[in-house]
Amino acid sequence: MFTSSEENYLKAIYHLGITSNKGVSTNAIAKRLRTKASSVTDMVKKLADKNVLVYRKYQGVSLTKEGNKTAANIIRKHRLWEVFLVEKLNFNWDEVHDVAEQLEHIKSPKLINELDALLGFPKYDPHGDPIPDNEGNLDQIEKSLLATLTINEFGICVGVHDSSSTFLQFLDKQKIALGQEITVIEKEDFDGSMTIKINNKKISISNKIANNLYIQKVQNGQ
Amino acid sequence: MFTSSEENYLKAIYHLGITSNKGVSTNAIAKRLRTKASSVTDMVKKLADKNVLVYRKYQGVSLTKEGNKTAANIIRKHRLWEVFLVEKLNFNWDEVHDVAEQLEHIKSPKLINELDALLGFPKYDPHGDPIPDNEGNLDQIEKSLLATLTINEFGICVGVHDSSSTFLQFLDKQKIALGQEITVIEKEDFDGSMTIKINNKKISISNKIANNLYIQKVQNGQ
DNA sequence: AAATATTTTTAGTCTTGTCTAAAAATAAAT
DNA sequence: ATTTATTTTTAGACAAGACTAAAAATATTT
Ligand SMILES: [Mn+2]
Ligand SMILES: [Mn+2]
Ligand SMILES: [Mn+2]
Ligand SMILES: [Mn+2]
Repeated sequence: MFTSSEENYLKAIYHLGITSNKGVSTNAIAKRLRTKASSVTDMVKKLADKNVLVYRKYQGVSLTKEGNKTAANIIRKHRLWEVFLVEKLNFNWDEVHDVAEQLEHIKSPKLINELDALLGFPKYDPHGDPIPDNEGNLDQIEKSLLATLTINEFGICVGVHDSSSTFLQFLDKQKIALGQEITVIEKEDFDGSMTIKINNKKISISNKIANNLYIQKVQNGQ
Repeated sequence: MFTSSEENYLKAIYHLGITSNKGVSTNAIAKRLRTKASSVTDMVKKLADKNVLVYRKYQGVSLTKEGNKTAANIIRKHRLWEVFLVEKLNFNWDEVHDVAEQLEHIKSPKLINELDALLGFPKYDPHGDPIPDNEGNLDQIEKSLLATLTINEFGICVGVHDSSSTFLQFLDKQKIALGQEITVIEKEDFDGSMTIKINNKKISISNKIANNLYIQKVQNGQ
């Protein structure tokens, strides 16, 4: 079907296409895949021939319906494997990404369906990212960056924006994990840092941290 | 470290080297990997440069200590994944090989060690083949081809020589599985077929079948 | 031992995916 | 509206891994 390299391009374009409604630029793809723009142009032509994306010279690319589904399926595999590594193989959430990058390219529909079942059909991966279903649909929950909350607002920590291992290890050190309740106590105008209550303790976090934590606001406020 | 292609060559040479004490021939490798002799020559030179095998023109190749260990490690991964697929993901023993061929190339020491633990440190794969330990050692049990047993000899079915899906599916149909006791009732000189007792039933099997089933003879005969 | 057959190697080509350097198109600045 | 800067594409090259066809070495027959 598709080579690992082709799959990586599709995945990159999928992720970059979520934000922008315009075509995804050659340079953006090159940057994300740590490759050169010229390589991207070559590959993009090949993928256009395979009808998974449309490409207009100098105008960037966008995935077709089929390309979108293919990309979502790779992401589905990536995230399911991440759940497996954490839930079954005692990996920490900062250790899973690189291995999942390899496992996502394994070809076997039965494998991934059975894995899904073994894990109890999880809806989110260890970083709080939604797992697409077999059709490529994923349910988007209402979540906000912690930095956007105002004083006294609170909610559940449901995801990370940056999932680099340095950030995740930092969160481990601060005992911040998904599922925990976070309340905004104070916000500093000067540097955007805030004091939050978590685990019944007050801690201070920088603006950069607050901009990388997703919170699901609690509706029926107490 | 090694590419998937290099790993497949090492594995092939390992398997072919077990029987012969001489160098493994270019043609034998080509046949096993369904490639051409000229391709083998190229690759074999590259692997010799990497010190995993010794190559003398026209004399075939043999693995070095390091090559042997590398090959055994790939086989360890292959067989552990096969156990995983059968034990955890409801695969039948005739469905696992092709997926394991892909999974064996995933690079992550932690992954394979944790998988080993999850499975309870199995010693044999679903086809009765031994799983090498981390050092590449594997315990060889005493086993004989069913065809070599004489009348009234009996033992436990512990492995298959041919693990093609057609053969495995045939065994399923005949309700022959690993772990079952088999007793030789009768042998026909004419075609080498035999009548055996299994599951308290007598069935007749051809010489070809008997030459592909491994039996561990029971010592303390009853 | 010479002739024939088989195996193995060499030489040259191809595809995939990458790269650099230069040319062309588009965007931003004056 | 030009000029300048940035982005994108083209052209040409390279490494990995495979292939075909031909040459060379080894094995087998006669
Ligand atoms: Mn990931
Ligand atoms: Mn993730
Ligand atoms: Mn196998
Ligand atoms: Mn096996």
